[in-house]
Amino acid sequence: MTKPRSRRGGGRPTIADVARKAGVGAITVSRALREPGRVSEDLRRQIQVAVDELGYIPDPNARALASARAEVFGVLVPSLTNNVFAEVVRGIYDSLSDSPFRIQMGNTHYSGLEEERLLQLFASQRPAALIVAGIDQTPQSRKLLETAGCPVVQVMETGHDPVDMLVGFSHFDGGRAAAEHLIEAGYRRIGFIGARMDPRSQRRLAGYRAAMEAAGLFDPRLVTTTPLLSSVTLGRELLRDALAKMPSLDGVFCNNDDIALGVLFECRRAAIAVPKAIGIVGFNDLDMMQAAFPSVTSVRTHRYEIGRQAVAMALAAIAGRRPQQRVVDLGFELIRRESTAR
Amino acid sequence: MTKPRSRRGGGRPTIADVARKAGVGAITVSRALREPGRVSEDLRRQIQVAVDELGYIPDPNARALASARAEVFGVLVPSLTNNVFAEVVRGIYDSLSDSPFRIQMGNTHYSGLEEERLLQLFASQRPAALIVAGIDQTPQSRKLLETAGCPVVQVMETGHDPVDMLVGFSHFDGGRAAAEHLIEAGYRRIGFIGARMDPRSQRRLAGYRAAMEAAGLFDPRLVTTTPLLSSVTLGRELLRDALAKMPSLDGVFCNNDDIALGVLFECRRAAIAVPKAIGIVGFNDLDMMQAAFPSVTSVRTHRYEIGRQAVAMALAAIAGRRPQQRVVDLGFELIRRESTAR
DNA sequence: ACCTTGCATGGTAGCGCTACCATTTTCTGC
DNA sequence: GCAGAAAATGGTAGCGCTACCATGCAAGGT
Repeated sequence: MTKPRSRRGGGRPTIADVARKAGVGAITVSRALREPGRVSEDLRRQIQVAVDELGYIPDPNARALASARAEVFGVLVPSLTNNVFAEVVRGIYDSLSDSPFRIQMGNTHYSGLEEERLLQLFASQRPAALIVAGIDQTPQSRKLLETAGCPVVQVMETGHDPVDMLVGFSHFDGGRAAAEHLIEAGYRRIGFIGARMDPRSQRRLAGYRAAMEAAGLFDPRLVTTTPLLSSVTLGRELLRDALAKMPSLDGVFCNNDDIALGVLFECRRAAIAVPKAIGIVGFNDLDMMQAAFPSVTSVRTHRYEIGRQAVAMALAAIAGRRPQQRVVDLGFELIRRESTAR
Repeated sequence: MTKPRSRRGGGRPTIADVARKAGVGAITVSRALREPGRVSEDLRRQIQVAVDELGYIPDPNARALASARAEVFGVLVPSLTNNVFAEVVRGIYDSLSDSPFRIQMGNTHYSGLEEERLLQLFASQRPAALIVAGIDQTPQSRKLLETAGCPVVQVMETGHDPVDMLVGFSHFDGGRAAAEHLIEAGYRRIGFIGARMDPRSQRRLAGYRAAMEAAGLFDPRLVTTTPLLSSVTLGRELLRDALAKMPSLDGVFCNNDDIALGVLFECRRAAIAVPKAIGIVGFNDLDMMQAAFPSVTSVRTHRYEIGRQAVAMALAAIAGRRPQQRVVDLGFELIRRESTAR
């Protein structure tokens, strides 16, 4: 004789309560909320009143179970603290904040294995869409993405063979542009300094190398890398290493802006004149590059925009309007500043 | 006559499939997965084999629906890109990566209203725990937290009146320690420079003011703030403003390290000697403070540790072992560096 | 007048899982 | 050896929602 609801549910209003209050069937309430066009003006208003009065919020779990589709975007990035991905994630959150979609984020720690594990976990929840960083998934991961049964957007790169959709830019071209700029500015012994050489960093290095070889300037001893996570402090150390190996170094293309800032500080500390004795180019163009003294040339990337665009494409695909172009190249921009103004 | 499952589910194995394969009841499979201790060694092994062979992954939505409790941690922070919160969030993710708990994150954009909205949304999903930044929730939000029916951990502050549990440190004390350090180092016209004056920044300012007043050095013209979001570039501008207002300024306590870095760059650009003419102290002690030239004194905070501790306390509470102390003060550490070594 | 078409609405039957209550088996204690 | 307790296992009935298939009724075609 006890009311069934009191047993478990905790007394929150359900769709049945709303239906009773509005004097309609539960299914009509469900429709009024999801496809208002299919319910008559009158009932729609009645239902809205009942929803407001009861403070009804649909249970996303019940929804997901009944419809075999969760209103969740799965987002997979290699790092949460790296400003680059944080910006992408911010773009994703901002774009989804007014939608019914929730976000489930995963941190792969730059590990392919971890990516596989998380992808499997995410896919098992039938997400509405998946957004993953990079195009270098393991074959296993790629298969998971292909069979996920939802729109998939790879981000942060460009290429010709996406799983589904792809938004980003060419790291190779970015690296090449940076190196070419240094060459044009008159630098000759131009080093590459990079930490945590993930696939994107490798491509930037390849772009740098292409430019250097084209100019007949490449020398393997100009390249200084480490698998360690990048940091400003590490930038200082790597410049010291690079100079030890190659004292005649007169320019550096840094894998990212943290490294570039470290290189700048090390130059100041060692009384090496920038841009006179050494030119510096960073990557990503964080705010601090512009504020630095001297200000630092960097390759500006559109991270926030990548996040927004990825969501826009996914939403379009969910709505059945797959974008005409599956690959969007948002490009980059070389911002010339004092650090290379010789 | 069609198999029911083929209609909707998409063919993924369910608990019933596992049960059939292992020759046991569905409920036993459920128990074997959640409370292995209550199932005999034999069956447990049989079930494990069936799970592995079928590649069975429990459906979290069905679980949440049936148990009226989602395995989700709700996490609410004011910003995703601010390194400070990113570190806390990283601590939370790392601590939960091996647990069955998922994370649902919300970005309040420093808005109380947005916080209320997200809290309502989160609470409606019956999360296993809630972690929220700060202690300055609106009365509405506080009530939501109190009635959420799950462990709640407020983070990034300390105090005597948490909703439930609290992990962080005293911003007031941090601000006071910074100011006292500058006073001891011999600086007298010590300014406060701060952007986006959220409650935590306000408390740091209050700590600074207390120290300055105790030394008879406080002057309201020493305080320069703006509601804008903080950035390195903004640090430069704020120092210019501060100097225009008070040319005799000989020290600054910066609300955070981004501002401090901007102040440092502006000093270099304006040929103001650091630490000789002006002493600089930052807040948070990001990696770059140590690498800077001159290196910058800063108040080190334990952000990652706060995230880990918050999760540890929440997990203990979920397991029914509420921690003896509901408020954990992880403190801070003043790191003395060149920027105040007069 | 009849039948067809389309729209608005509702009833029923699950989605995959777990809470609750049996039921069976095994283990005590005397 | 047996009553009683404890442990192991299973059956049933939902959790709150939506897919699917009616049903009823007005509009249009012949």
